[in-house]
Amino acid sequence: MSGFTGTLNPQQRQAATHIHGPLLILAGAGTGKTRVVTARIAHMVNEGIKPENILSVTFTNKAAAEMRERVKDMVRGSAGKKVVLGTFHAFCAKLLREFAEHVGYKKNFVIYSQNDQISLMKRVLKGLLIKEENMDPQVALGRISKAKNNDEDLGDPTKDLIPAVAEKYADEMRALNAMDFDDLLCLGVKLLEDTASVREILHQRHKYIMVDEFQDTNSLQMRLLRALTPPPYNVCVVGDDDQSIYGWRGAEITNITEFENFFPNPTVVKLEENYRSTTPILHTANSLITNNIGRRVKTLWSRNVGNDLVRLIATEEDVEEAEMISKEVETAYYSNKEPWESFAVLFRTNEQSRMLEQAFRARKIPYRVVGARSFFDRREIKDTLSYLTVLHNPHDDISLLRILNTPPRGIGGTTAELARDHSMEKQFSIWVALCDPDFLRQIPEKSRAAVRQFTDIISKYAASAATSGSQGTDLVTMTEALLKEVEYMEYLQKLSKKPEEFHAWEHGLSLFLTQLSNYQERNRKDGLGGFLDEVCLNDEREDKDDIEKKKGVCLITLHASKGLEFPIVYLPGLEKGILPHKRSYDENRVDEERRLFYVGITRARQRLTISYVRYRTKWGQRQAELPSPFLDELDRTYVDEMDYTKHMKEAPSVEETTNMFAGLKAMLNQE
DNA sequence: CGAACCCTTGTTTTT
DNA sequence: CAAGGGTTCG
Repeated sequence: MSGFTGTLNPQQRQAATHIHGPLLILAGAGTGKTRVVTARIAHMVNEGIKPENILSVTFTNKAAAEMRERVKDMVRGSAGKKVVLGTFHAFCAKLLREFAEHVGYKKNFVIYSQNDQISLMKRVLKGLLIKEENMDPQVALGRISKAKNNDEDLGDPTKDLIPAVAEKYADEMRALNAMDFDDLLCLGVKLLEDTASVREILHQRHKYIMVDEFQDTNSLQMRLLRALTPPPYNVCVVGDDDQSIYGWRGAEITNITEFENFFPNPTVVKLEENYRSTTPILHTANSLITNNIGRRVKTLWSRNVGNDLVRLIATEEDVEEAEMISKEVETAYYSNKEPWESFAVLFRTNEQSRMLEQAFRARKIPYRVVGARSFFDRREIKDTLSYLTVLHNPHDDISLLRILNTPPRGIGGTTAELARDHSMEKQFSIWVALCDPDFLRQIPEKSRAAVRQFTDIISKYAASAATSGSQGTDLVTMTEALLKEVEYMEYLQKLSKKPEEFHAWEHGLSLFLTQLSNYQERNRKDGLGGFLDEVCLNDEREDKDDIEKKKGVCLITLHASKGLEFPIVYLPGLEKGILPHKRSYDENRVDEERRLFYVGITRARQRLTISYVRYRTKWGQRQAELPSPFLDELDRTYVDEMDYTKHMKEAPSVEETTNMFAGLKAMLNQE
């Protein structure tokens, strides 16, 4: 046995040293999953398995990067670098770049993010819809996605609207040489299932496969995994069904709960010793999650008995709840020197953060809101990205339309419309239409000049972008020149209502260019195409590293909190309709809401406070709330229940007051 | 083309 | 209530 596995507990060691045949590692929250996974890879390499034959799939690119670092540290020499690491989507994208022709695509296909999908879907619906039928593009995309994921037939396109929309959407995507996230998986599966030669190559390449966060895989990913893994199934999956919270997004919890149906006779290892939380927290969490049926039973335990009970606090008003939290945080900071970063408030809906932010601002407590909007949703980023995308694939109509008149250059709606009609009629892309003399003849002279100018610029830079691989063009210089030439900054300046808005955009662009420059430093061979892939597949919420570095109390949704931990955690709003969410009842997702609560509880290391209110102001209306039914499920052995509103009517203890003042004094003396 | 206005909508969002 | 989308008007 390799030395480093000696520091693992017996179950962890069993998981890390089992190499051949299917292996299911049920890793409860805080049980040292990452350590086990990296130890396992290191162990395999030390046993003589070639690192390039190990494929390790994670759920985020960030997780992949972290894993790479850890593996590098554990494996001698440069072997660690050769392990193939990435997300399912990134893996498929690479695979399809290699074999695109097998599935009827060109190698320079573009990857459509959600925004692009919605734009295209709007266009499709506009083209198909009869007036009174009015369909939400997101809903349509959701239906199509579900069908793709479950391999179901939507029906006859000539009879029903949905299949017609789906067909049109698929046709358009193909014409645009674009794939959405589902397509990456779908076509990846198709490629592997239908083409024995490719499958054979892949089997030789990836002899040992690991999948992390397995509870969040969907059925396509499972199919892909199966196609990648011939008997004797050297596949190791790691996950925790109790933390499966993305069912609404297509994750199939049955992938993990019925793992043996997909890979026969797996070795199952449970990791139940928790290194994060105290006994009261874990006991409470366990008592909740037992209420779910059909789970892989796990009972987390800890050697840390802890000092605090779990608290369950009721308040009369929602403002009081926010006040209670902010006040406690303040007190703990000044009297116990607890850093702001120790605290986190986890909530079900983003809307809940408002009141908390207000309360924190009132007390001048620094906080950071995690999640919110995606970096790539930002106007300046989307625009620039569209320019680069068009340089890479001018036939991508969606990106082209976005920049066609951005900044305004005299190609208005009418001209764009004409170009689109012309392109539809002749069955080619808008780009070709714009370059087509037949089309140019149809439009007024002024527009013609504008279009010519536009196509000239794009052609010029596209030529330059084409040489961005290996030793060619510097992408940063090129992008800057392009933005200058189209007078993009001037456009933003004009567009901004306040100077600060302009500065935010400016800042966004500089971040983007930094990212571009980083990419080029790292990867000199894949050029612009490689960058676009990375960006699309790595649509990280406004730079997570940035957020982690930022100081302050963490305000975060329960979903986004998965995988994180904090010494002191607050779970406000434990009310019927919020958690479990109102809509989960109709959609049969109450179990998932329970898991969400469970995830929240198990984020806490030392102290956990759950709270609910009796009256909450919603949409300007004060309305009565009921406590969450989940609260009745919590075993009270380690729970301290109290009523904050009543409690506050009593005077604060002398001790509390003096501590507070002592802390304040100390602070003042420091400065 | 842009501004003003009205109306709808209100869960979570690794890729 | 508040934000975002769509529409309409100048």
